[in-house]
Amino acid sequence: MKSFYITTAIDYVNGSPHLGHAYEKVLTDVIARFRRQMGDQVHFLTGADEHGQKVQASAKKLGVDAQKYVDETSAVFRALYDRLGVSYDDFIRTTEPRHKQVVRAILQQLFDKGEIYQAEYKGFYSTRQEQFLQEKDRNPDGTWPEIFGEVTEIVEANYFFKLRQYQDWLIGFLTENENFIFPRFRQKQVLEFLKEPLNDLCISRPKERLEWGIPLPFDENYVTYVWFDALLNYYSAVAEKGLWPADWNVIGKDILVPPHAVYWPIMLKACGLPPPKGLLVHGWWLQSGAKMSKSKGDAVNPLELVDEFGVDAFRYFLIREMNVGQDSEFTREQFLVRYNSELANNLGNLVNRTLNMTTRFAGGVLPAAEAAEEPEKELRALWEKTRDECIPLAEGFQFHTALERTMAFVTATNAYIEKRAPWKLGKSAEPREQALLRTSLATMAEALRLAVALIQHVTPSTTEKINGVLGYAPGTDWREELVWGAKLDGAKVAGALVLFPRPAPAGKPPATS
RNA sequence: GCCAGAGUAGCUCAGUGGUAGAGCAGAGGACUCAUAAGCCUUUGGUCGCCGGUUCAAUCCCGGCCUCUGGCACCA
Repeated sequence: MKSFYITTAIDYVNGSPHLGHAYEKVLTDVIARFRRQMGDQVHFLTGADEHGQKVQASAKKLGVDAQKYVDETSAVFRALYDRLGVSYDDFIRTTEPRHKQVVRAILQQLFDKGEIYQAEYKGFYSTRQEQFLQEKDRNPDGTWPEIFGEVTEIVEANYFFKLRQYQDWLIGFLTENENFIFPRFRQKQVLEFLKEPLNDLCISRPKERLEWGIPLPFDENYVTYVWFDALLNYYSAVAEKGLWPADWNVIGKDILVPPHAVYWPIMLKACGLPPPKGLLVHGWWLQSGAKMSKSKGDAVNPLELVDEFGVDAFRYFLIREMNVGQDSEFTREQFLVRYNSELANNLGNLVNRTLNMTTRFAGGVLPAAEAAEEPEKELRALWEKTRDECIPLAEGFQFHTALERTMAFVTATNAYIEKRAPWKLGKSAEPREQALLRTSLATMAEALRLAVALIQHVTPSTTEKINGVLGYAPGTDWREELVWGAKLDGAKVAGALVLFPRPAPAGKPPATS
């Protein structure tokens, strides 16, 4: 069995989870579920980044222990992912001993190898903001903005990682591995970035300024800062399982350059470890109309849609609407369009009318198909085409297109029903018409079963519910489940099921005032 | 400024060197198993602008315009 290790970025838990956090986990989950269906041995890692200045400050402000603070905030993120049906196998927290151990071991190893050295850094420091400033922070006239308060030039000793000496290696690696970063155009951006010489990477903070971190093993007066802590989670979580390298590190475009595309491969190289096999870089959800929506009383926080319309509707929208790698607009209006036309009217209604007709015309037991005439042959041919297109699409992360194709098949199934008009056949006692009735009921149910099997990784609970009302227990071999057959013969179906109730009034957001 | 992405029907987006596509919205119709759903038909676009290559460009090349994002070690 092929092993498949995939990770999300770990979230910085100083704040509340938002749409961007949710999307990345759902996207990764869809990939993980798809790979499992394809037969891979999947290991899916997500987690939380829990160290750093902001966490330390927030905890202090609340007067609680930093560990207690992250225990709570981290749990909020994790609860959201559980709610969204994210099927992670492991949730790593950077404050866990298993992580700290690995980070310290690697830092020591690199220090021993001479990859880390101490040097003095001179710069302008803002006491109020507790940070060093850059030239670009200055006002045009050379003064410092008000928010920084008093700015002084200070000198501080710190530890640096020899990033620079790996620059040529990295350029060579990226040139040879054109598909390291998905989508490809992102890789070009990285190579552009690498045209400028890199500086070595400062990896420490003195404990007087930051104590909430992992102490450097070779100098306990410092903690390690950000990247040697956070990035290493992908490795530390599986160091003992022998799963490294990851097949994909899934990240947002904001943390590609330089952290994941530059620091991360170089850190691994310096440790003698292989880089991940790929970086999957997704875009952002834009909410330019958010303010306007707020004034109209619409849901401001997209996550509220989960409570209102259900997990699968939310997952479906995220995957259907976003072309992986690009940005997308998130609006409640667009969500409702997808929800109403695709989930409620097209798929949901197909479920309900199938159950109703089977109950009314066949006593709730699905008959066997008897004839395969043109309409049946056409639908089946379209199914085979759809399935054969969707699998490669999903393999290439083109889930939005795959969903579109699947919905087109559902539409064709609805059209098939119109063509056969079982409600007319049901009124006839003619043997031929009765046979056609049985065939049409069997055909629509089989088409429905196949369609929801094909979107199972996007809408797992919906698929499960529909299988349930069809009286069907799917087998373990997903590819086998996608074969048009007679799996539902004799199945006892439920009377009715409204899966995606239309919000009232139709098409309009409910008034909240 | 540099780099990248995007500019195609009212909206969201596909797409190909050879007379432009889908979904939604709009219009009309037949039906009734169904979530006032579904089905059929249909209106609608000089494919950002200007040049070039080509027998032929929305798709290739050059220039320009507009929008979005990035431009590091947040030391």
